[in-house]
Amino acid sequence: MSTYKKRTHTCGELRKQDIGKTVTLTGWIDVRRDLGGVVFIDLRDRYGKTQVVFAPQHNQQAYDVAQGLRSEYVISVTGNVEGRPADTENPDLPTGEIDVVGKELAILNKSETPPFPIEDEIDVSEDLRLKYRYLDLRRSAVQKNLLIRHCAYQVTRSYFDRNGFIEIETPILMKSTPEGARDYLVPSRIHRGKFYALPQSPQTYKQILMVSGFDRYFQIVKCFRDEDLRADRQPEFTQIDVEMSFADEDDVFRTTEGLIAELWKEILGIEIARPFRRLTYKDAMELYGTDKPDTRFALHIADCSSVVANSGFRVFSDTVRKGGVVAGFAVPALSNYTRNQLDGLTDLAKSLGAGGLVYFKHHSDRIESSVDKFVSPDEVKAIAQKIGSKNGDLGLIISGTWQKALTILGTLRLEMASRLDLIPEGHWNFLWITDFPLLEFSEDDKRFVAVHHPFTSPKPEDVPLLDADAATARARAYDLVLNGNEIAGGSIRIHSSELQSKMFGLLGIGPEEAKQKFGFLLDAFKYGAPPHGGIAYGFDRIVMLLTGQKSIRDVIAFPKTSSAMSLMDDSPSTVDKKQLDELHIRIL
RNA sequence: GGGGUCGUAGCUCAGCUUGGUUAGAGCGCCUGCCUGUCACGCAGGAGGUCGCGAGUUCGAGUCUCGUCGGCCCCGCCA
Repeated sequence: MSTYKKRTHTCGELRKQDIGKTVTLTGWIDVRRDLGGVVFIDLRDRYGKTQVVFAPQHNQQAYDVAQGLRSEYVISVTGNVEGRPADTENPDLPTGEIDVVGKELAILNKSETPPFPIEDEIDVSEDLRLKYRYLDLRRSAVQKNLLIRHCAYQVTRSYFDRNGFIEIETPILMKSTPEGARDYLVPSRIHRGKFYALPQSPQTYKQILMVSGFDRYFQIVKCFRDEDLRADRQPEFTQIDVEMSFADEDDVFRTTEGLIAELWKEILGIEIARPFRRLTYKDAMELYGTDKPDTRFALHIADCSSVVANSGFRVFSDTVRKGGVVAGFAVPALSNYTRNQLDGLTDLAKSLGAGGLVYFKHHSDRIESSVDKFVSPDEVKAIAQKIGSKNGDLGLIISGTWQKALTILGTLRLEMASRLDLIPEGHWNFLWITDFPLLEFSEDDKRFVAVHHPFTSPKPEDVPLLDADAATARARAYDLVLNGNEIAGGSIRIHSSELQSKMFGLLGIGPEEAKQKFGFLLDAFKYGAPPHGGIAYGFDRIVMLLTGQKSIRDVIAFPKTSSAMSLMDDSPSTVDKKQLDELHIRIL
């Protein structure tokens, strides 16, 4: 039994046609306007706002209580729906044609003055919002993000269910495995000195589910990586994890494109054209200087190595001789860039590891370069032609190893697009990146590490390369990129224990260690593992893009700061010695 | 681990360059007045560990060093 009058309507639904009804609303005081003889309040819940008016002639007692109302008090109010007097309607509110005339008013709870107003447009520091997250989440702008996130869950579950995928939960307490990100560890109380790890992803489990014959699996699942944070990276985040048996790249792509199209259609009402464009990793790097290109603007990079191979400028010719690249791109109509601005770009390039930045200004009568002392006018002209520079453009040239020079150009490309406001809104440029390298050499560990993960299959035609020239072998791995954001990644997996063992060998994981760390997977593969592959989507990033937010913190109910703290509950925190003792742990 | 930037009233900021009277503004809050407001209006008022700690100085919000915290980036993120 309720001790207060329960609502008959929400604060967002009363309209003209409800005039004459006696209603009860519950909610929070959004704002109070006390005009002396009459008190207006806007009552808010997650559905909207409705104005309630209190005056002595309507009900003296309610009016008296109303004068004591303050922001964020929780009330229940009963009264009649009336049309507003002429010229007092509020066209900005859906409920702006009516008032509720307050006859009975109960304060269900008082509130302290909130540290910031509960409004859509607030100018307040993010740490304050995070400390009082419960108040931040009361704001409709933030609620809208979580509502869209909710819709994305429903669309995803419905889509995979309709397409024969089975949702299966996998353990949160699992075996710590080498490779990849740093694990979050959970000490075992029962087994002294042993630890579980929180999953970086359910990778091994979903592959084993394929061995078990589940054929098509999906899960919306929390993953944990103990690495430094970014605007689009949290230590715990949500993936849509998918795995399919008897599937190749085209099957995974088709499934993915169907999901994406449905999400965009259902949530934004936008038709996404399919199939998505595909670009190899090599082409993406050489054209955009990144493996997650934003293709909403051009500024294409071009290789100039061939025209500077015999340059008198030793930086260029030596780079080419050593197998590196000299490449650059033209920025339209920027030949008037100042020395100061160019010095800034040079500093940026150097901070990214470049030896320097060569630039030229493409004037109508000549091309003025920063290396005129070393490079002939004809050569500068040839470079300009190579990168497609036109009269009035600014050319930016970087030399270095293939990876480094192109990556720096990729960053400069984004920087210039941002400075010149070249990135159009309202475009959804989905792009598959394919043919990633299988391995890369880790200078830190002095060994190969997997670019994607150790279970990724090499391309069949590149398998012989594993013995001959492993660094050049390509993987059956793919990423889905949207407007410069990596929103999904996956691969066709290795399903033979022999090839998997060989892969471990290349990664410097000996038979003993492989057996100890991944024996369960290798064993499973001995019992009829189907060919399989899959993909995992960065759910938070997708919702961030669907909601137009700049950080995934804005689409996560209780996110952590960039130093991985939760300001609301102050975690991580110290624990009692007794807890540590039980876990056989001592703080060093 | 590194680079950049910010930290002054409940909130958003000014003051710092060039150290010096009682640290200001807007919003919010409190009190009073006000019967159609919706950024209500008018009048009055309260409110400060200048993030924290050292140092320089006759004197530090201001200069120096350290430290803590927010945000962005590099490294890192199979």
